[in-house]
Amino acid sequence: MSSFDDHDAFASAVPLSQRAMAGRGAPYLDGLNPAQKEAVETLEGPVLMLAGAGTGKTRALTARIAHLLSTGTARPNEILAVTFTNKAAREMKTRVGRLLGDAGEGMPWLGTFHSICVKLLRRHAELVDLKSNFTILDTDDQLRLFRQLIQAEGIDEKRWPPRMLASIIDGWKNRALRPDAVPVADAGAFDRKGVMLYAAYQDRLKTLNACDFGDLLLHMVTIFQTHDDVLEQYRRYFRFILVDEYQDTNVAQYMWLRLLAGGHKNICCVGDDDQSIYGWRGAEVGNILRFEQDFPGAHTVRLEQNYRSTPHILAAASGVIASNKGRLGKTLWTEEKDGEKVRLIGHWDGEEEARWIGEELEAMGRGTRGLRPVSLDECAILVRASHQLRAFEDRFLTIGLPYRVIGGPRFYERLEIRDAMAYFRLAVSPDDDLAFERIVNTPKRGLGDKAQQKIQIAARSNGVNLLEGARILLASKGLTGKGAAALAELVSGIDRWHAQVRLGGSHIETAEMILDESGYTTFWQNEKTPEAPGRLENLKELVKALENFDNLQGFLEHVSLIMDNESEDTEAKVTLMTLHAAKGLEFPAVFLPGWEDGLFPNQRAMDEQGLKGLEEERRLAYVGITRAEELCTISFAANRRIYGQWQSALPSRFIDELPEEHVDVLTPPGLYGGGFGAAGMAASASPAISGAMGSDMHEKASKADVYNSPGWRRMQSRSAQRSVSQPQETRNMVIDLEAVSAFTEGDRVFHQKFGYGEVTGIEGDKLQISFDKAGPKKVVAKFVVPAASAGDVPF
DNA sequence: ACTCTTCAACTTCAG
DNA sequence: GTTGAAGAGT
Repeated sequence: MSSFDDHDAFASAVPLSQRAMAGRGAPYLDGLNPAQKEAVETLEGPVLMLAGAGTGKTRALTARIAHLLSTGTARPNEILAVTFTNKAAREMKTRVGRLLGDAGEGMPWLGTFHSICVKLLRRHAELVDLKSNFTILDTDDQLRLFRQLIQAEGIDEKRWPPRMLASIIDGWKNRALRPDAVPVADAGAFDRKGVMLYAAYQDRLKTLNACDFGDLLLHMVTIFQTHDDVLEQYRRYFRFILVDEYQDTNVAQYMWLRLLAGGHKNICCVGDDDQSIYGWRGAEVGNILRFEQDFPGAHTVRLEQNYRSTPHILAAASGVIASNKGRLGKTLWTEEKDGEKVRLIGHWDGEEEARWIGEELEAMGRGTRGLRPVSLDECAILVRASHQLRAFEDRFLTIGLPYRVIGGPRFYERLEIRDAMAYFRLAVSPDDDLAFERIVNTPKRGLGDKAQQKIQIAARSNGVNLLEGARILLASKGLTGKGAAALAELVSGIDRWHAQVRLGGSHIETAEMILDESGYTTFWQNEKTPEAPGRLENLKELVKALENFDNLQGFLEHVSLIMDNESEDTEAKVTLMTLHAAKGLEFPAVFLPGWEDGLFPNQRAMDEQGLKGLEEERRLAYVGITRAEELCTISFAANRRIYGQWQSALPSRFIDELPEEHVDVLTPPGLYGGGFGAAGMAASASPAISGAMGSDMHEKASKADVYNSPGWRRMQSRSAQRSVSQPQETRNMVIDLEAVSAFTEGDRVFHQKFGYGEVTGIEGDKLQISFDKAGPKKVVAKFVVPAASAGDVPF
């Protein structure tokens, strides 16, 4: 502890004089509001910066770094600044750089939790029985390992899929639980062998000299907990700690931070409890909620002035999030006065919703939506689940509206990238058995299961890696003919590439050589599948991404940097993405479709997590609304096709939580505003019904009209009856039985897709119906309505 | 060893 | 309805 006190003395003695000098006229302080300034200037002790959406969080954070540096309080290498994504790290680097010339480049400890842990772990690997050149497994390798372990245990792979094991173990690692520390209650998972498999997995990783992403954190926590000297060294070294998106930290990250900040307590955490949307990934909102208890004397600063959205949008978002319990509490405000209300609109089905949004986008481009003309670049459609994007892609493809999808499979997770990476890995470290397994028969070399087994046996019986095993196998003539020749060529290739890597020289040329000589490029060139050209394109991008690195090793470590491969074309496009992917972004015009109970809030989240899940969904809604700067449009559909099945749905309960005075209820053009279901019926082209509705067509219905409509009241009373944690099955059964019992044989019914028909039989929750046009069909009862009342029983 | 067919799954996703 | 993975067939 004594060395520690020295450090404290040092920390407070040096900066004081210099801080006085820098106090005035520092350019990075210009234009900061009082709260931001406070967050920037409170350098010592624990600080919690509660930064609401659009309140200039990154600005304050970078200014704080600039302040630490330019007052001489800290040197660049004494600041530990952690983020969750490489993107965030990069942005912070460039913004600090912009404030201070190129000083940002000199901050070696600004990075993601994982990249910083890799750096630390390479230095201290031996303390957890690894060598410093350990490899980091990707998800694919991980699953392969789990599969092997499960098979070795003789567990049924069908009932206990490797993926499930992976997520269980991942969960344990997120909670910083080592195999010996898994609570008894959890330990029985996976056919009672969960913990045992966990331990076996860790053993296997050790022999492979590898670790997974969770281990990076967990190993460092272990080291800090068991080696005081190492911990002390870093406590002295990292004199100031900054954490971005603190609400997203999991237990392991939390422990890591607490250990490091334990001495000087100079830790500044930035976050927003209302934007915690990664609970399913192990994030603990509790970490940020507990900050003041964890760090007594903590200084909490609230950034509440919003620079992004109009007052109506902010009010709508606040209205929704207010229903959550246990918030730290913030009230966003803005100096902005004008602006459109949040728009709300219901549609008959998902296709109509997509069609309408497409038309809106075109109209907004022409400036006919009350706003200035808005470019497609300024518009985004944010959905809860990625499969919802398809409806929009389909629609936009047919009308030729340019769009871009963010997310989807990550660049580095793609097949061809992972294959190429496996080659690179082998060239860097030929003892990487997982990489060897991956590419030994990719492209096809005639080395099938049998040949691979022989290699495995040769390797294991000689206690060497697979490459050496292959060499032994070849020398002993255990393999003959074509396979032997192919394997010999692969082995000599790996040797050659490895030599090339060790020589240094251009790693880009080496990479090209590897892809070329291995036959991998040729393999895709010969492939005539439609995606082959794209894959070749990706490989080219991969090589191009190498330019940013000094060598292959460095590249392999930071492979994820190439994830955001923005295409460079300049055509304006709407952005399509999930709500999760949208966090941290902003757009002048935002569409939030699919606000239906079950979809959003997501049923599974509620079933599995109960109130906790619902609150996270609500935060997601909050994140969605606060992405909008000028115009936010929420919509829902009464019917939606999910997994090929038509399902009717109720508007999301979050819609009820939107404050009425900040919402404009729109009705689809040409439809009667007396209820969404009724409107939909008209749209689905029953001439008799639409005739009966008359010509009373508003562009906008008053909100009261819609909120008082039968359909709406029905939705309200239904959602009021429901308890949050009630499982879906129960609910569906009740509804289905209700639905079935509403019919008897001989009833005339109407189905939105098949039209009119007659009930000829009842089986469980399904009806046998003879349709006038479509013929006999079996249909789930809730999708049909009595023909006579088709107009007023929408749900 | 490769291809075809059947069968189940299916929220969100960074490192 | 669609996709991906595993098993059987050639």
